[in-house]
Amino acid sequence: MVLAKTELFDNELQSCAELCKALAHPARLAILKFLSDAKMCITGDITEELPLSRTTVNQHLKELKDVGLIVGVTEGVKTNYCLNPKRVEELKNAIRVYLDMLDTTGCNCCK
Amino acid sequence: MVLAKTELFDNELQSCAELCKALAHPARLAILKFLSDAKMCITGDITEELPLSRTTVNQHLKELKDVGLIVGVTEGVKTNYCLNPKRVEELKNAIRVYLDMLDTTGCNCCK
DNA sequence: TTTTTATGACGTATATTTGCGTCATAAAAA
DNA sequence: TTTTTATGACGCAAATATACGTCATAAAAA
Repeated sequence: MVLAKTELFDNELQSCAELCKALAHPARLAILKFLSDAKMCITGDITEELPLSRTTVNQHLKELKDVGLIVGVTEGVKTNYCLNPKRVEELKNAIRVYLDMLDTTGCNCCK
Repeated sequence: MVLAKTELFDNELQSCAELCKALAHPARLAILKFLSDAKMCITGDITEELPLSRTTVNQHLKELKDVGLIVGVTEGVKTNYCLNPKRVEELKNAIRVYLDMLDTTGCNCCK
């Protein structure tokens, strides 16, 4: 890729794609699910849950933090992570809006 | 990455992540949307619609074909593409099921 | 039959993602 | 105060993704 052409697309498509990308790895899906259940926990709890090294999990956490889906609050040595409810709602909404646009009645050849 | 660790996760998370990955680029979102509107069209129609070279669009089409979201039927020189309604429904469902699992009431610190 | 058209296949370059080890640091515990 | 613990930052290697040009091919058109 000589230039990232991503920004040549419609803003809505761009942000929807960005959110989908955050969901495009099972580790990140597992992290979000885990945080949804746990409400709040420290990095170590998540690390133990996943079949990946602490370093790698940390990187996935960083990606989720970067798109705003989770929040990390440092408290002493530990960092408490939790979902960012507002942003998760935005995620749900953006994806739903997009998926709802897709018509599945099918074309003539697919009926 | 020495080894792809993707397969170490729950099957549902894996397939959901795979589908999200297909949606993780605005070009692919645009293609799916375009096909949903057009019902059926040839490669060239899609190429004209996107700010990318024919080669690149073709590659995105291939990716969408690989996950089964679209179908391409060759007819003479041309190839007709359309959505695969069943697979798109699967996509919608898998993602909805996952998103519905995410609780957005928030933890104590986020209320 | 020759030429044009529409595509897919292939190769290439760069960028990004994935995964991990190691080091630094700051708070807690001993 | 020293040591342990929990993390984040940094750097590295391999795998993928992104983007495109060029070539080959087969059907249509001239």
